Amino acid sequence: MALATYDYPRPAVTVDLVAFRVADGQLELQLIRRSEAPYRDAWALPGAFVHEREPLRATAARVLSAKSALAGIHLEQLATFGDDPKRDPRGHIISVAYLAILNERASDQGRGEWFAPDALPKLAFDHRQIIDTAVERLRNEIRHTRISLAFMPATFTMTALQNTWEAVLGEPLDKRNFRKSMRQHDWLVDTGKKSTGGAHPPAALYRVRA
Amino acid sequence: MALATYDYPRPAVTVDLVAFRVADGQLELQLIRRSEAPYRDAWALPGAFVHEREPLRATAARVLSAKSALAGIHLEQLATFGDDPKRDPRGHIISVAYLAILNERASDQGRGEWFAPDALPKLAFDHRQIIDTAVERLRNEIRHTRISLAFMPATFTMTALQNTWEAVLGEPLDKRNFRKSMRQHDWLVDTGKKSTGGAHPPAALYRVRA
DNA sequence: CCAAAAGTGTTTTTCGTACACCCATGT
DNA sequence: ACATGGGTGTACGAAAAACACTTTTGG
Repeated sequence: MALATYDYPRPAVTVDLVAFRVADGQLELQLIRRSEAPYRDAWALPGAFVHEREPLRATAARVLSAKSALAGIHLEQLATFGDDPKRDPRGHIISVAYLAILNERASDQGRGEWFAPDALPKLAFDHRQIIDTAVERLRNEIRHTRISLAFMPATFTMTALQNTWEAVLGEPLDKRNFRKSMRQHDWLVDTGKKSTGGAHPPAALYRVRA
Repeated sequence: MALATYDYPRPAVTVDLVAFRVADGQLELQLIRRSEAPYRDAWALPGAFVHEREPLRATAARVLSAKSALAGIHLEQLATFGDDPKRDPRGHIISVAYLAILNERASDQGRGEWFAPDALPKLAFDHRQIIDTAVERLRNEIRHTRISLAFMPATFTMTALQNTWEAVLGEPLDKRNFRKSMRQHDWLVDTGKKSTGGAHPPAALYRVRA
């Protein structure tokens, strides 16, 4: 920052987005099929160049699907990838990766297709590495933050939330320990309503504590 | 990434560096006094524009002081700041912040001056926010990684290491618990030598386990 | 002899984990 | 009747935290 002038040949900046959802008890992330070179027809993370004067987070929101705005969608910066100037054959492009979490509702409107992280197709650029970083971050955060709540709809049962955790972590959890831990964290409020319709007793419906 | 072309008006990218050391039992970070507008004569983090085709990490290394290379200096990416397009009055500039840790030896050769994070002067740009993020990250990582070892010289006493932790965390630690925890982590090797010269028994000298 | 740091274990508390049964509902 | 998930408590082990005294050196 100190000495350079403002006009000079510079790298370009993109935002690439790793958007997760849990559907049918499976953790999935969104990919699009590229319609242009380079890597035409390959699968890639959705992304966009950062426009001049556009806040980074706004670029991420734009990628996230012009429509759904950000209403209640979890969006956090992941990391910036720019150590290999040849990571994009078009030239030196630095990618700021974001991690998003959509609930099943919000995930309908996207245009991409959804893949399980352990069954990915061949990917363009270094997107595999970005995804690995994102999955690692997600698995780490779910244990220490309330990030898991971003997957859930307005109200949900305790079992639905546990299924979400299990989908993210890829391993089963103990029901009693899980519920105890939720009670301790005090993240949830019992709405007093019951889910009904299953071949089993009605289940308490919770919402996220504001 | 998908649709834009490669040539277009784009934000510039800088690397800003938060370099820490522990000196005289105090955690300190490096600032330079700006010699040019904007914020001329204000204190700021050392930084540099990212050159075209230059890996991000190489920019950080360049900022870290052309000389001392990276030999054994801890350098990690912190976060990217680019949500406010007016954060730099020269135009839209995105800053990729790095966190560095120098031992007292390496910290001598820098050109900046050193300040305790809780006694900072007025700072240029949004550098206060970057520093807050860096300190939080450092305090978090010291408990979970071996990052503290990066502050230490080739050999050091257990007490010196504990003093480093206390300087970073800003709180006293229990001597016996600290030593037990170091034993368990198995990060250190007893060199068999003893530090001598103090008004107290000689202390074992340790080095970092490769 | 006094000040200063070196070195060393045990107890308590907290947290995570393992584990099994009865109940309400829908078919 | 039976299959399905809803809901509940205790016991064990590991890890973290609290806590005090004796020893060696330099001045």
